[in-house]
Amino acid sequence: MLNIADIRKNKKTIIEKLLVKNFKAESLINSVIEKDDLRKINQKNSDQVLSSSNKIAKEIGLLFKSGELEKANLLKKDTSALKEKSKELITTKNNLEKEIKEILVQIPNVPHDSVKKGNSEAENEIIKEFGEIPELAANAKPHWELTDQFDLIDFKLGNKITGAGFPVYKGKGARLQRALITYFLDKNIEDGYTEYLPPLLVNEESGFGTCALPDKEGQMYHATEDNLFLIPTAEVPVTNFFRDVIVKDFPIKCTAYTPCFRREAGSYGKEVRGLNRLHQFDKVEIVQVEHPDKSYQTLDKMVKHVSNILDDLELPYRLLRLCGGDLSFASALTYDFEVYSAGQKRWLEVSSVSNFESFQSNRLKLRFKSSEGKSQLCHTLNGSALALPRIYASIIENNQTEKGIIIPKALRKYTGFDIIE
RNA sequence: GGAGAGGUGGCAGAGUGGUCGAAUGCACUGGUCUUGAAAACCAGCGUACAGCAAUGUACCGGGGGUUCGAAUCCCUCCCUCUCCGCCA
Repeated sequence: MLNIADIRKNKKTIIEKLLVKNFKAESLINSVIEKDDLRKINQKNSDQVLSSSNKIAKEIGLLFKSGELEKANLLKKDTSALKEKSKELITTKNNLEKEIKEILVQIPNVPHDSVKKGNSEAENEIIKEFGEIPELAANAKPHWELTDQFDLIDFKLGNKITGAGFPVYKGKGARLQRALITYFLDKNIEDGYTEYLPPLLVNEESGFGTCALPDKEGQMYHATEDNLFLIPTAEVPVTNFFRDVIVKDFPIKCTAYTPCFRREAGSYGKEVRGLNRLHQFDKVEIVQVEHPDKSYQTLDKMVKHVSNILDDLELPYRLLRLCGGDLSFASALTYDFEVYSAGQKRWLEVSSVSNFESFQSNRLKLRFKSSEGKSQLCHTLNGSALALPRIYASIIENNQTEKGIIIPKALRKYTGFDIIE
């Protein structure tokens, strides 16, 4: 959520920059400022009215104490008009605040200067490609055939017990998944992140704090009986650790493995085949809380960190800077990592590393004390390090040989085997 | 699920209708003292909004009500803890 004070101060730039996200903010911003003007006037009035009623109440108190009942009763009569007036002003205040918030939650975060305009993922900017795209035999298979052939994942069994998009991992297939989770966590810990194992259900407030609500309401599974939401990413519980917190030391670095649950309403076709898009998948997330002056430096470090992991896994990948149109609601700048999956001959997104600047912090009331003793909003960042299914897919697709699937060296310590036959 | 207790400032913890935005202690910040530190002593120390400021207003889990006046009384919702039941 943008800060109303910032909107007032930088109205023009904000409107311009939001156009990069293809978001026409002008009328919303005008109306929010208009309402904020009204709010200020209203507050001035209500402060005055409340101030006089407070004064009278105090006087009455004193008169009662000194036993001057008649005078007190006389004063009481004066209050009814004030009371009505203040009720009215407070109602107006509440309404205005509500309306202002309703508008503010509709306005996405302002993109960073480096973000280019663009309409869709097709216009994302490829920054660099890494590694060699493997030359596979002509009969190379996509992962959904390999998982079947080597008995690694039973999609049909998942269909039976839950539904499409809920795979059952099996034998070495399950072991590989577990190995990846541990491996990612170890890499993150090595880089200074503290490991957490958070709840998989969050309350409404947490959903709001990271902007999953109301923006992505339909994408989350909702346990209505208890009004809890299944997390779409560990970002939601972990970032909400810091809701209403005044931070003392930067940076704060957290990592967490969690299953992630997404309804993915409206997805279909080839895009969702096999592991490409699931309703439940595993992900290891990294989250940082940073000083505003350092957040972009930190974003670069996080990108570098994810790069290192992919290098280690010997996967060919590319780094993209998302264009305005593909940037998420809350993000100011996002880098995506895509891994080349040779069996499908396509790039698959495996990580998204973002700086939200103070957009989440403003909702979370996540602050620190500046050197002048003023509270200021922190910056929050997060990234996947990494999302499992597509990494899994590309590992088995890219490493398929006539003998079987070769496990990348970095993982063998974790799998306990070096080939799947 | 049943019964009970409770939610107050960074923490602990007082406060049951009127100078209470809130005692006190701890923590923290500055100062005095000291070669330095500790101790002791003195002072400061919540957040938000409006205002150039003085200052005003709001906030004692959330919402609503009673009252001239609510942290304090009433209603309602949420949460936490204890005991019992069930249970990995």
